[in-house]
Amino acid sequence: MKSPKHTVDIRLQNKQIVMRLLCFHEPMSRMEISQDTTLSPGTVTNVTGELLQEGILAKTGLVESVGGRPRTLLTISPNYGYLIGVDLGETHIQLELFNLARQKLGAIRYGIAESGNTPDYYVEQISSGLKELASSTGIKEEAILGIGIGVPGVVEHNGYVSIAAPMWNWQRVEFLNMLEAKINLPVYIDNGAKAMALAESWFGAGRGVEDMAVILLGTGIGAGIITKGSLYRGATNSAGEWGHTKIELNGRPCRCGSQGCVEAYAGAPGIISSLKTLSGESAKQDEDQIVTIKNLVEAYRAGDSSAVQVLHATAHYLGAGLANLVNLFNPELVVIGGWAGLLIGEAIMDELKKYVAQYALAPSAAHLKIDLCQFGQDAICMGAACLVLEEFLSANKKFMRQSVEG
Amino acid sequence: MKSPKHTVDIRLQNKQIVMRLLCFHEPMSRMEISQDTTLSPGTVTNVTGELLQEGILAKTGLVESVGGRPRTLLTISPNYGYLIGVDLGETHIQLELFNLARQKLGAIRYGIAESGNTPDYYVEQISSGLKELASSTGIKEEAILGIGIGVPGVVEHNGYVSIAAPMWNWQRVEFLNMLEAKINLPVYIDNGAKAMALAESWFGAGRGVEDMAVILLGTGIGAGIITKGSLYRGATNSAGEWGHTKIELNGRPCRCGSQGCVEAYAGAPGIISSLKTLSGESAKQDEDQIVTIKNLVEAYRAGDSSAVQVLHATAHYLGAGLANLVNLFNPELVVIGGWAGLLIGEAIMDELKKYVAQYALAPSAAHLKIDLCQFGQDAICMGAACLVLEEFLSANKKFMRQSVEG
DNA sequence: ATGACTTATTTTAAGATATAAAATAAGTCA
DNA sequence: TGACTTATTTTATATCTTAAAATAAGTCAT
Repeated sequence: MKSPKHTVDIRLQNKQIVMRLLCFHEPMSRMEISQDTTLSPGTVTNVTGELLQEGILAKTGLVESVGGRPRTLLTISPNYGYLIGVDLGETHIQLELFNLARQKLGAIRYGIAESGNTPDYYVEQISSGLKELASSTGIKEEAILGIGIGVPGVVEHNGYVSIAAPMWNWQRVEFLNMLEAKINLPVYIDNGAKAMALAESWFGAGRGVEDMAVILLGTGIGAGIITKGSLYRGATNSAGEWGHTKIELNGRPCRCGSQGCVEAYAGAPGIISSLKTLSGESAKQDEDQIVTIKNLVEAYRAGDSSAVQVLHATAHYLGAGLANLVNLFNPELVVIGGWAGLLIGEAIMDELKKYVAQYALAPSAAHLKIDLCQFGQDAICMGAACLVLEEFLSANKKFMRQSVEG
Repeated sequence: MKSPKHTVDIRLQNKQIVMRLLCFHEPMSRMEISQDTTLSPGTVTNVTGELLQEGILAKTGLVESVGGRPRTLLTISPNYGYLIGVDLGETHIQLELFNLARQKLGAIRYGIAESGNTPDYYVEQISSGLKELASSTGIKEEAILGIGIGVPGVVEHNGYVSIAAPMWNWQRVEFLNMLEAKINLPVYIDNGAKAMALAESWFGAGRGVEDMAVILLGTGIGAGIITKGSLYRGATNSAGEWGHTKIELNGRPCRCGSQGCVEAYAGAPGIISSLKTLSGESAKQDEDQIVTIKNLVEAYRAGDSSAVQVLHATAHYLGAGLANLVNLFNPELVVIGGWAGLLIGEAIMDELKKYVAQYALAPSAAHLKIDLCQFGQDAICMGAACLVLEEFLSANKKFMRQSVEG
């Protein structure tokens, strides 16, 4: 709903306001809701009354009285509906099922054969995973509010997906349409970093922060940017492509075809390449990136000078790239995530902060906080589920009275 | 007004909706307003009726009938109130007075003695300029809705201004308070590039564009970024500091103290420095930048190879920096302005577009347009006046019925 | 237990707004 | 001049919010 112009719109909007408040501050009594929303107590009674009758809210207990009628606590009914979040990775698919209290009720993970990266294959995997998840948790498909999918690429607004990862090469695939044809549920797709940013800003390291960025360090580098409390998408939903911002005009070649991108230096292959260059080894193509990075961090902790040098250099590149983002967006908080980010995050944090402070302008750098993400492995699934949740919270139809009597 | 919760809020909001529509699409009939806003004809009658009675709207004519009652055209009364926009530059102050139809009714320009850059001096100049402007145009101060000021520095939300330009060195000056103590009008201050971006997006090269960036090329380099139709400010109003994003990790020293900033290469002194380096001359400190750039563009047009080389290099640096901005913000349009931008814009446009397309990712680069700004000299004053206009359009108090009878 | 007091929630009465439909206004055109 | 067309205003009805009054459901001292 854009702007209420009608008296009925007010009721709808007030229901939304109450739902959003409860979603982030459960449980609350009617009085507390009234105070936080500036809605009068009578209105809160009316609004929550409808929501209770519809089964969207539930009473969950009383607050012990301090000399008066005790407050009744209200929450969103955890089982009013369920959310499915899918993390479509370069090497795996993970599906997770949550209730409205964001409790994980089930999960499935598939590895992916290197040859199977066609859209049809993924549609099939997601669709069958969905059924499996529903039956294993005993949840009826009708109770699922929708399915959100985070993908490692660019998603246009009409659901066209482009993924440039090696072995993939999807170009404007009509993925949303394909999924909707196969799956009888509302489907939402977005870039994985964007989804993760949503999860971290709503329920993770950035609870309550209005302007923040979530940085995803993995094989590739991405970012999700939250402005004014909601996901920043730009004109065609491809905002936040931080991994391919340039910090060296004639720098290292990047897999995107350009040179000097942040990703070329601070993506896992970039870090490994720095390491090999320093030690004179040639990079082994098939070596396990995760193991290599883990070993690097261990060596760093042990004081190994090459490891220190490489991680400092990585912090330097990241700091310069992050300073550009900070100068442009002026966020209050930057959250570091992604598997590589989780591994190296603590080790590089001090250096990273130092370089950001050095390269970013003082007014933006002064109040900036940098933290690590809170949802490790589950961040993208969680974020994908948040795409559904976001829709649920603004889904006026859900809050409309379908049949009124008396 | 954040979210209407009350029936009276609806009326206020609908007044705002109508005002904004008229501000950008004058003149319109009630029927057209009804269609564009989805408000019913009866409501439009009520809303415009109040606005007409308050003198905010006026009838300006009829549309010739095509076989029915002719439409009455409505506009915002141009003389309901006036706006003052101030361009506080590094070397001048310019004040302009506009009516609500954005017609310039008067202007004053002061040069600035190099020694006079104290806050007190500027407060004095603005305050006396204001009086002069009012008396020379014959407009009463009570009719002035407010005064907007664009400054070449960072403005925090509480009105603390920091300007790092040579000769200035303002650090968190309480400029807003100082002005408000002296001037008996609503005062709004913001960064000049931000103000200019507002003007270009509302009434200039970006009319109707929701996501865009305005790039200011002058002695310094700044940017104003419009997202979802309004100015993007970030957490502490210092977003958009594009001039100090880095494109070379160990690049040219910049006056900000860092290295490799876009400004160091493509600000006027940076361009001139490129030119001197190429020709082997040492840069003369006191040479007039404007003249030098003008000569450079003339030489370029005449096919001078050094000039071509320098402007191509400038386009290269700008293109790389702009690609970073485009990757992060995914705007629909980039507008080039500022005095240097106006001079070199046409000459470098093709090369600039080429480099942006080369460095930015395809999904963001594909739909991007790059244009020149439309308000040359007046852009910052115009934008500063838009700060007042923005406030006017969302000033509920103005639209409240002060005294209702019958 | 009882009455006084306290706090939470619901009910009620009044005021405001929007819309749809009907009425009116102000033209064109043959 | 009358039929027709389109714009705007008026009217009747349904909602909504709030403030204030009424109820509900406790605590606490006696």
